[in-house]
Amino acid sequence: MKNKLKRLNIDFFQKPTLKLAPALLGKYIIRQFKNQTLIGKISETEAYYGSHDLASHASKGKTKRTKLMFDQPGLAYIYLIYGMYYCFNIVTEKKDFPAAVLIRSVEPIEGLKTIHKNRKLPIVQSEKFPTRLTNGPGKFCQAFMIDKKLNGENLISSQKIYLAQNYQKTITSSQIKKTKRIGIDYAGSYKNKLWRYYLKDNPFISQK
DNA sequence: CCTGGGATTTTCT
DNA sequence: GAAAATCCCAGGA
Repeated sequence: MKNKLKRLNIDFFQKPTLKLAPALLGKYIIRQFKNQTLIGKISETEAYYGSHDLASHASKGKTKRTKLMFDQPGLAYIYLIYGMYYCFNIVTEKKDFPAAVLIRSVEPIEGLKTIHKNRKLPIVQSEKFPTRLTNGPGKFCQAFMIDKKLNGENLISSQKIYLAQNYQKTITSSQIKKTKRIGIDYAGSYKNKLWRYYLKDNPFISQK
């Protein structure tokens, strides 16, 4: 698997956020941890775009937490949510324009055993509902050992976490569904933006 | 099938 | 002090 994958470079991440979020679908996230390699295929993303986007952390301005959203494209922005889970984002747009893409779900491709172990689900559950392993932003981070320590990591040069693609498997726009974002009811008119994208034929989705 | 509540801690008001 | 880009489980229909 891994030898068919080619690492994504800065050119890929410099796309406009609303183009990059769907373009990330079908791409691979590779997590290197000691001698272990975990690979996931991205199946669901959400865009957070600009200071005016009331769903975005950046709508509150530049703070200690959100300053990475104002940084250069291709960095990892990771934060703790509800005191318990992490969310992994890819910073987009040029410096000083706050935007990012949240990775909401992946399909596990390699390292299944470790992914199972990290998620700590009862065996009955993971056998009956295998998609529950990685079908949500918090679940994905738990499964792939992503936490605050990787905040600010440069995905273009990092050895710990990076993105790649398989040129033999491309995604067309007909395979992508656009919907409203999840969990942002407070965002006024921005809650209706169709800035969530997922692969129609992929079962690893947080919800339809 | 669906609904509601609890867990837990950082961040910003 | 309240809210949060979530997840899991229990309970009822």
